[in-house]
Amino acid sequence: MTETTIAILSLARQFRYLDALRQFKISLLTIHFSHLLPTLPLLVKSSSALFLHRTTYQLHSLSVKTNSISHIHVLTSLISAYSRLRYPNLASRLFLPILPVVCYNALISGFTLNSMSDQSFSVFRLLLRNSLSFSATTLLSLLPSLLSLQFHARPVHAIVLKSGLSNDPSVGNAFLSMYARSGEVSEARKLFDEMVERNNGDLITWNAMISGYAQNSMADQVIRLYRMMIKRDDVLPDSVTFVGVLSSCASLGATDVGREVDRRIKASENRSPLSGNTFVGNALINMHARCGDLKRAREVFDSMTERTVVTWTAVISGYGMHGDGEAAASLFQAMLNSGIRPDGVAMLSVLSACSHAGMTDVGMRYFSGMTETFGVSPSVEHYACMVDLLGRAGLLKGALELIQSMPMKPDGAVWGSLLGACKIHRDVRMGEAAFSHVVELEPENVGYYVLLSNIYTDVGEMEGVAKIRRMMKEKGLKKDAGCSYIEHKQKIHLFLADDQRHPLKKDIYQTVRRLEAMVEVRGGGVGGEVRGVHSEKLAIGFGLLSTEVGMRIVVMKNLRVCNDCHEFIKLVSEIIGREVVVRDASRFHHFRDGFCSCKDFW
DNA sequence: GTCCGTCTTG
Repeated sequence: MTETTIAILSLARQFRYLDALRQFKISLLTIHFSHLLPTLPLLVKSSSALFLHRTTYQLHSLSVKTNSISHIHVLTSLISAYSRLRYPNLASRLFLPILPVVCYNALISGFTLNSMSDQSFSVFRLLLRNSLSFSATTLLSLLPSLLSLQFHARPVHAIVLKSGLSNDPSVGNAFLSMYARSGEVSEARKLFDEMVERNNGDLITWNAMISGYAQNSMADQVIRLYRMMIKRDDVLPDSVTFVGVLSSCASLGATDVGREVDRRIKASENRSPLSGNTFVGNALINMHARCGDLKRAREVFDSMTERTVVTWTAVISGYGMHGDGEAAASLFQAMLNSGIRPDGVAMLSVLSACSHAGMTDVGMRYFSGMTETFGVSPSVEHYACMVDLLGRAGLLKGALELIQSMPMKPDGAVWGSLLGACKIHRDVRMGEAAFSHVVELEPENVGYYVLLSNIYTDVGEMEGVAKIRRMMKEKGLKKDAGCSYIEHKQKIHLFLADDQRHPLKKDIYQTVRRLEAMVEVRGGGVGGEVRGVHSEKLAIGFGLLSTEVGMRIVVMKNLRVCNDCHEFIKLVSEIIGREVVVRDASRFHHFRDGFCSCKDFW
């Protein structure tokens, strides 16, 4: 091998693909091609990694002309290259069944990469039929396809166990995530425990399990596993871990854990540049915003050096859910100015911000310009959001007309938005119409029954309430239990309505009663004995007992706050002179000095 | 030569 050959190979191995290609081109002028032949596979890899179509073709035809294509390594690299360039059919034309397993692997991976799961599986069957034995690489390339073909992980896993390949951690990890992705979380956990036990697991094993839980909405398990992880000294969390943990903190509203992660990320600055990681930054923004700390979310946003559309979306929806539509809209504008095009999710975040802030005209303008100005065609979700926006503003007829004009079939969320608007504006007849659609599309969704029932209650049509109750009974549906919780010293204190289980129960009820008495003096309603004590009141009572004077109290709630409690908390915020923040199912309410940031509009 | 196992936004 010449010095030049070695130089080219080493450049490519250091991922300096462009340098490798340039070096090759220059060398061709002085050195005979035959000396450079050993560099062909890595050159092909370099050109395809850089998505240089023409260069890849040229290398291909050079291989043909010089008869190098008969070299298996060259052929393998070309199969892989065409797959990467999204020409799986060209790749498969180069393939022959007599080739060695690596070529099968390249093709299997090529089809997987191009979402051609059937073809990927066929090549694997061909491999078995030709009595070739597969490798770990084969499995890693094949499993994603099997998953999308809805194969069960277990039988495949059983076969692989016999092959001995499952001792390879990456194969174990692949199966672990296959179990998790197909919803078999406990199987995934079993495999995880075995791997950790056999000392066969690594950082990726932990990450796969953490994100497996996250994908299955098991946020509490994510936090538990993370706590286990940081106690160990054989594994250190990285950016992927933090992203998974942070998204769970966000959905739970686990502020303390989230802040601990934030500190850890900041502290890690010297070891590895975690704070410069865009994924981590995005996750942090989302976590802080959804835990109620918009200020810190903004600080993270401001500190970021690279901002993707996801970054902007996270901060825009942050302001949106806290009711600051102006800020959301101006950030959206800033995003456009910075040259980033919105995608469907970004549009949704700004539309929803407008909706929550009552910025009807602005929202309508964004919506009508979606296709032309922003290049995003409205999906059913955007329509649902617009129905919400029009409906909240009291334009119920306009909302209905929008639904009737939709180019696609309205789904449950669309009719549900209309139903929600009918609740705000107490429109029984249109509410019934919306309900009749939604009950057909999502007969199991309890929330909609409750909404209509509440409309009946609000206007005093008690026979309607009874009718809904009968319907629910017939279908065996039960109201979701409302619960509220508050985090204190890394522990979640959760309350149901009339909850009697908390150790501080006596003090909590006493506090709530005292607040109710003070509210009544000011002419406020307290819901009272008939309805019992809603969970948010208990959480606020606990918050008052457990936090320092003057600190704000942050409560998370699974359902929407009811009217009575909303009025109650407004007055409480005035009485105690503290800010009370409630995150309910749809947004944040900041109660201060007798007012709520939602302007009674939620 | 083949490789992919983990990652954020509504």
